[in-house]
Amino acid sequence: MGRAPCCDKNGLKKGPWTPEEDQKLIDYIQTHGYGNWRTLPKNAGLQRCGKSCRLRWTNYLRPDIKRGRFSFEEEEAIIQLHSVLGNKWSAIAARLPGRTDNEIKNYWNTHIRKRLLRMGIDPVTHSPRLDLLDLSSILGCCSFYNQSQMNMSTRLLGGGGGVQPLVNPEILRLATSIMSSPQRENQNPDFLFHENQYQQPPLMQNTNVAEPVMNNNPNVIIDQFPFNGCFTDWQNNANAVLPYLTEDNYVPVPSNCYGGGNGEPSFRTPSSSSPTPLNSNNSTYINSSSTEDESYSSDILKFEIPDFLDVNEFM
DNA sequence: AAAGTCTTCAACCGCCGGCGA
DNA sequence: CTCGCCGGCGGTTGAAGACTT
Repeated sequence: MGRAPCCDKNGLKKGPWTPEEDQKLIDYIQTHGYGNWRTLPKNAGLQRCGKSCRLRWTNYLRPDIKRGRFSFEEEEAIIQLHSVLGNKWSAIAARLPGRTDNEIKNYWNTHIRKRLLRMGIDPVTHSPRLDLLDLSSILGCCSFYNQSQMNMSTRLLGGGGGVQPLVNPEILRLATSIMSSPQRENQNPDFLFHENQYQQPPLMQNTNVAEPVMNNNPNVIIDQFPFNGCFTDWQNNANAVLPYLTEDNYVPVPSNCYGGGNGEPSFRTPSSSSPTPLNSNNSTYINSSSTEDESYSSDILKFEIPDFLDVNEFM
């Protein structure tokens, strides 16, 4: 038996809502609540189907909706949650207070997805599209890692001995969160947040030495991408603290991801180090899109590659 | 200035699962 | 157990504005 339509479409209005319709819906819900969406439009004097009313309310009129641009933290959360949850927009939205699934879905499709594609990352699998771009080649990970006795992570992150970071930690964080996605099917995404609701993970205090992210996983997998293991670690570990931006935009990195030289954690902070300026003269500056909103320029796609890592052939 | 193209996002569509009769 | 209703979800559409030629 065929399903009955959600409502009798005859005589019901479709398309954009007028301010008058919005006000009717708001007034009705504020007075009566929204018990039955099917009967609500009739009771509220609206020539709309219940579905349309529910959508309008949940996606636009709800008082707790946060309008405006997505913050960097929100974008970060979306990317990480998407790597775990896939296109479960409602589940992602549940962890981003004030944002609707529709809004997140739109933002993903119009902004994040395109950025990932431009970066040579498959937005579905969150894996590098090696047919287009070999990220490990750009980073010089494998060969360089093998040739030197030095921990590549240390060098890239500038984690020890006053070595300058070679790559902005932002891009490393994005890449590693993406690279760590294959386990996502078997993971409970709730490890990311407390009490099944999005909470911004605690910011690291602006101290010289921060608590390292817990590492109880003895089976750290390190494959082609040398940071893969340490970041899958925090994803696999229910006790792990989600790496997050510090106030100075540097990411606390687990100590096992780089050697401090003496095995001690040595998180970077502005007070303890001098990160290379983004506009350093002797580096190649990449900004993937000049058409993105300039007022909100995510550092995710802004990073510098030192000259000795010649990437011009990829540009 | 006009036409064509691209981008954005609100809204719609159809399907699915839960629930009660 | 089956059926129908309802709310919710993810994919898609298309109007409007922005941008390019």
